[in-house]
Amino acid sequence: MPEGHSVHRIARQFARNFVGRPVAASSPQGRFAEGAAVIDGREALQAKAVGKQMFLEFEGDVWLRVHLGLYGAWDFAGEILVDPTIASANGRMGQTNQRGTDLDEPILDDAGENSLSSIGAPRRTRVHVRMSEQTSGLADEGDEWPPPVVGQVRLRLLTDVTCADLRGPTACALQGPDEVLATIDKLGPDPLVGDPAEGEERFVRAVRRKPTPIALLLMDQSVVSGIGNVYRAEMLFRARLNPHTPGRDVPEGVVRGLWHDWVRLLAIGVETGQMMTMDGLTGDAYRAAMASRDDRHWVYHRAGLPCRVCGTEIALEEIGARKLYWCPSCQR
DNA sequence: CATCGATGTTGAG
DNA sequence: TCAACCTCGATGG
Repeated sequence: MPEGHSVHRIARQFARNFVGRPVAASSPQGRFAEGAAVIDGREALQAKAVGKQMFLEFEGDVWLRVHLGLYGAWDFAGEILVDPTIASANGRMGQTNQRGTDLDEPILDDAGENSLSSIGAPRRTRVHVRMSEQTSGLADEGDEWPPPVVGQVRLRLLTDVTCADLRGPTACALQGPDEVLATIDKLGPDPLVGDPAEGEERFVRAVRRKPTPIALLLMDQSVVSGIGNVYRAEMLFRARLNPHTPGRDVPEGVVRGLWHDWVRLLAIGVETGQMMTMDGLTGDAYRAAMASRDDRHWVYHRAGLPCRVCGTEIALEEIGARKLYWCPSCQR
């Protein structure tokens, strides 16, 4: 499942391409037929992300709440207006599926238009989903409209020109405004929602109150929103913090440091579509690490490999039914 | 081609 | 604490 950064990116896609337009909704798979019927024909008013949840508001106080869970995804197709704050979508969309599950979206080269600084006015781009091997040599199915349904699609949202297919979500439900507020109320602070300074105070209070290991607190969506297993491991390493340290024993300055690191990592993730956690590396070492999708992190998914800093074997353990990667030497 | 594991959460027991 | 959810890329034979 995408961590918080991806959900914000998806929300921006909806804001850019669906908000302000009437939306046709259906449930090709059938499991959300009732909800789709309610949405069908209403204008989308607003899209917002809070942590890993996305909320899409329609006319008449109808809200769609979606949580992608472990393997849910949104597939966008058709004509897509790229949100100017979403860098890696720029100029590359015709070559890639826009999928909500991607660990990382394609890395941009440094040439001209694709660079971060060149992002300006939104541009129109043609996007075809699933344009890889399957369609080559056959009639060009990519131009069909609406696109043929592939596999299990829980919910399809259509404007005149844009299609979004939802598959495999953990949660897909309609809510009233009060329920939306209640849902958001239960979530810990998201640096991109509300006042970050207030979020910091809420985070510090929640962490310093508890005897729970900090590794569990960072993944607790009621403590802080949007952090998943990758960012968790990377943030703990970046702070050189022992994952087992009880929250109440983490020095206040270190807790504040974790919050500020999340603010920074989330901003970078939303801008680039990648979980960039090794911004401390430079030059060849950085390029080498980025070259491999599987080895882009300080500790995540590096069990048994030498720590990039001290050479100690990266440890792997299960905590809260998730895998935790860390350096027993750097993170005392 | 079959099996496994994954960026996650929920609810049963 | 663990299975279920229900998708798909990676891995193994």
